[in-house]
Amino acid sequence: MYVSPLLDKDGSMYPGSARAANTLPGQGFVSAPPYPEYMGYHPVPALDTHGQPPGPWGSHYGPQREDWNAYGPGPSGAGTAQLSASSPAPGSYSPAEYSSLQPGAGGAPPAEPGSAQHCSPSSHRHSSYEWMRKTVQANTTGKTRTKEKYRVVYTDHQRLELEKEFHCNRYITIRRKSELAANLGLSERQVKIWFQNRRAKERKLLKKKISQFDGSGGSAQSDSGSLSPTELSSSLFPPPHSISGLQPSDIHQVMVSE
DNA sequence: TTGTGTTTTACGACCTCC
DNA sequence: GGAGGTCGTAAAACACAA
Repeated sequence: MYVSPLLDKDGSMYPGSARAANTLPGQGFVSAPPYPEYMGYHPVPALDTHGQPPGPWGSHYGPQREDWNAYGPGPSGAGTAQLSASSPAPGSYSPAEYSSLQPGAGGAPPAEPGSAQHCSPSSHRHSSYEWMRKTVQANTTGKTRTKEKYRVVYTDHQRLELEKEFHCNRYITIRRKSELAANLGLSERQVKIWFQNRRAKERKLLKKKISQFDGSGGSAQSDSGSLSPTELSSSLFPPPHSISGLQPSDIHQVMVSE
């Protein structure tokens, strides 16, 4: 029997059906409530550019991930009426944009804090909409387990917005989390966990790349020295509280004080 | 159709910080 | 003690080859 205690804490957990989010009020969601302090919150020391764009973090990920294609505007018939409905238009990722984050891509991506335009330029290119198709199919039921609400499959819109947010900032602030949760019809806990999982995914990919790199060249660890993939990963993505004395509570206080 | 591998949600354990 | 972090893992959802 799985009854999440969240049901007590977070009323929005398993909000009826996540599918309902297809018509979320969050359509008007603009991923650009610029919080100066919010975007200044960069977990990676090297990326703590003090107000500068968070772009560089992408440089650690090598070539843009294939799946970023999926965040493009999608083909006219992406089959997702929901997408067109939600039309997170200004928030589409594209390899072009993503590649701008890559080393050698020259100009740092001006992922202006909180700016939807910057975080998700409307350049587009589309080749793979795998996950869209996936979710579209999955969206028909809403819950994945008939008896117990083991897990839901997030809608395209939900994932898109979460990805956008993640793209802007790998660590979400309390306030932003609340907003996202409200806009996407998710609980704050879900948003938090999504970010945790997303970071884990990123680390996993990074490790994979590193191991591949090590396997193929070996001399690839010029900067990382003798760091193991795990160590390197940790150094690249330290938890927020390890960053130059900046504590989550600091962020919280800033948020609250506003 | 089925078996298998991967991805996606969600949680628990444990840690750090205040 | 509470909040949020990582890590490891469970299990559903999905893709794909045989």
